[in-house]
Amino acid sequence: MKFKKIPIKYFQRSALDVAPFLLGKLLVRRINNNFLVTRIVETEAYLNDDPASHSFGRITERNKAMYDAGGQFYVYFIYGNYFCVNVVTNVKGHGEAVLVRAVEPVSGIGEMIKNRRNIKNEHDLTNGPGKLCMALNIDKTFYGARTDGEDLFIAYDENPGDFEIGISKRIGLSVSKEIEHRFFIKGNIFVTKHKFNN
DNA sequence: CGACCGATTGACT
DNA sequence: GTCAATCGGTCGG
Repeated sequence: MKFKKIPIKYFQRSALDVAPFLLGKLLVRRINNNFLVTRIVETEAYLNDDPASHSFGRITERNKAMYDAGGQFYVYFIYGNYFCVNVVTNVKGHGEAVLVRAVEPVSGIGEMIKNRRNIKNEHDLTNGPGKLCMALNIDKTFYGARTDGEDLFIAYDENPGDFEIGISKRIGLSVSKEIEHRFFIKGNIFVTKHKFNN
């Protein structure tokens, strides 16, 4: 399989630009030379002056990847069960990232299903940040890995097609609830089901 | 070292 | 719609 990986420089700008840019791009996982291909349909931007961001405050062992140069993955563990994957943005020292909240399976769906449990319907497979990491078997081994790497990378979709981008408040926060830094593909069934879907 | 809490999910009313 | 599981990260003593 041939992929056109996105050069790292495209991630070395504001998370607010990268978040909508990532919509419609491919998030690809290679396992044993088998490619699990997905299309990104929902993202959220986190800046370092945002109390909801893991980079808020100071540099710690967990958030240090966010302060490193853009174009690498920031993976974190949450609620004792789940991993979530982000793309670090901007140049070194900013503390920004874009959370990948939902993807649409393109190929390798059978393998993704094997990695998940209790799937209720088709879109349940990857319509959430924890779910997509399970389906693609993404864990902390990708912490700090480049976005143009071999086993997990981001690529252009050769035939992206037309879609409209929606913007809304972010999901699951107890602070900074009013900031509209969530971006999604309108009408896509893999976008997380919530109050803010248009 | 102990205590608190979370960028979620799945089970349940 | 509500709610608890579950444990690593973080911070205070």
